[in-house]
Amino acid sequence: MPRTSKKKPLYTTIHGQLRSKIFNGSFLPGEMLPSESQLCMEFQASRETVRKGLKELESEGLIYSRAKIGYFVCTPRHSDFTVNFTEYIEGCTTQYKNIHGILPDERVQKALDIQPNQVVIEFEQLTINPEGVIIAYSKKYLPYEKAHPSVEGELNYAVFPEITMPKLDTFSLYTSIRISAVAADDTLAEIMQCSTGEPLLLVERFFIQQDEQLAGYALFYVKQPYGQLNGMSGYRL
Amino acid sequence: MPRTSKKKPLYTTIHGQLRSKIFNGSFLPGEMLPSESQLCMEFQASRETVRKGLKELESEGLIYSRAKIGYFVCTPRHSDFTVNFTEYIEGCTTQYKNIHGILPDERVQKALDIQPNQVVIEFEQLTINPEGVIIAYSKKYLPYEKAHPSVEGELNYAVFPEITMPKLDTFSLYTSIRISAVAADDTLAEIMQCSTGEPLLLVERFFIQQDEQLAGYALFYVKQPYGQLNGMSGYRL
DNA sequence: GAGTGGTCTAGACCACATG
DNA sequence: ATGTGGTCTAGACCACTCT
Repeated sequence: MPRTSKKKPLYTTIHGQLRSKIFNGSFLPGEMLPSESQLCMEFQASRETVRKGLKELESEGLIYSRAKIGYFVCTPRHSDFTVNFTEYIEGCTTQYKNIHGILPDERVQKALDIQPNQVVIEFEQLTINPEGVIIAYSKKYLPYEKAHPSVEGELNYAVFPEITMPKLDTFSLYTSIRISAVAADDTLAEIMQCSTGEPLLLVERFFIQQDEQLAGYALFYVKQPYGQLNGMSGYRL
Repeated sequence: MPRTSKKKPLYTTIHGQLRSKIFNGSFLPGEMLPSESQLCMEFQASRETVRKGLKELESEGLIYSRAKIGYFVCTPRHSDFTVNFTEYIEGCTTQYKNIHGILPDERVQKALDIQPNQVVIEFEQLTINPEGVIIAYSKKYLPYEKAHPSVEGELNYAVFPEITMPKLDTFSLYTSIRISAVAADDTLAEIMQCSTGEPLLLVERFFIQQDEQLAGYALFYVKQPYGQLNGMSGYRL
């Protein structure tokens, strides 16, 4: 009998009980689950209902199915993490420093896969905490020739979430990220008002259109311990 | 007509066509999709088949449903990234440096939520590239009292994937991660044979049991540009 | 009251695995 | 030949929302 006996769907109890058996080790990774028809009898349910419960486990990544053979428990991966990154940092404000067209340096050429003579627009931005201390510095580059208005809405939203409405959003691009550590060089130290050699977390993002064209490149330097990245892997009960 | 006309299931074409309409902007984020019954007519399919196609979109994160109202297109998040992290670095070897019981310093006390007098086991490890250069240094801490063999298999696998068989794996824990940049202090510089102040990427991991008990803590310092972290966000066609 | 999504059933046919 | 999962149908009842 369910707890408050509201009206728990059958397939969720099937899903839940199998899930428990996976978590408590009754079914070990790699093992096969009982067949659909066995589960039908066990739970006194129709086949589609049983399949619905199994489908849940499958989309959770707990099991997979091999057609005409059976269902198997997955081996959990502890190496894939979900990490959240935004330029917004709790309690801080942002300030535009500069917006202008430039010729790309080598790094930007490579990131956007463009020629040295192709103009790009550079956006510079500072993040400042309540005490007025500069915490982060960002540079963003967009190829100039891009005037596709369809892409622009999305890109602006991705690059400048603050000033764009979510409604304009589309699925026209995805983002690749690279995280590394750097020491502030003289230029960075002057801009960010820190000492040369200070360790900074560098987050680079590549904005990629669905046709694989590179639509933008962003660098985000952040002082420590601000802007640390956090994430999760595995399954939680 | 499908391409090679093998035998494409109906629900995948429903899924695919709706997916295309989302990606090409025919359905914008926040908008409502046609009702199930409308889709039944449009695709000449039964309701469960239509629902199956919609379910796929839902588990992809492209749509969500509000009961008794309709299906809506999600607003894509460009701030959640999937990042892969392993201690293994292409072409490098690992070397155990030290394994012994110690009393935890403050950082480890906080990470494992234990008392200063509770012994922990410390594992030290070096990663060395083919040229013999030290690239990374890791420290791992396990509370000593833990002798639960059930947990140990999983933990050992998570902490020492090299020396444990996947079959022993269970779902008894998940991992939290924190990424930051640090400068090598004198101690680190000596261990890693680098100069004091050199920027290092620091990856901390917390191994957490399903009952929220902390089962392990790992620090991974890696020289740049080795061990950069890469990830993705958004949807790819 | 009409329309919606959520759940569930009892069939059916298929193609393929394994013995 | 039997059992398996994969697909699909045509119903059904429910609880809710909208107008």
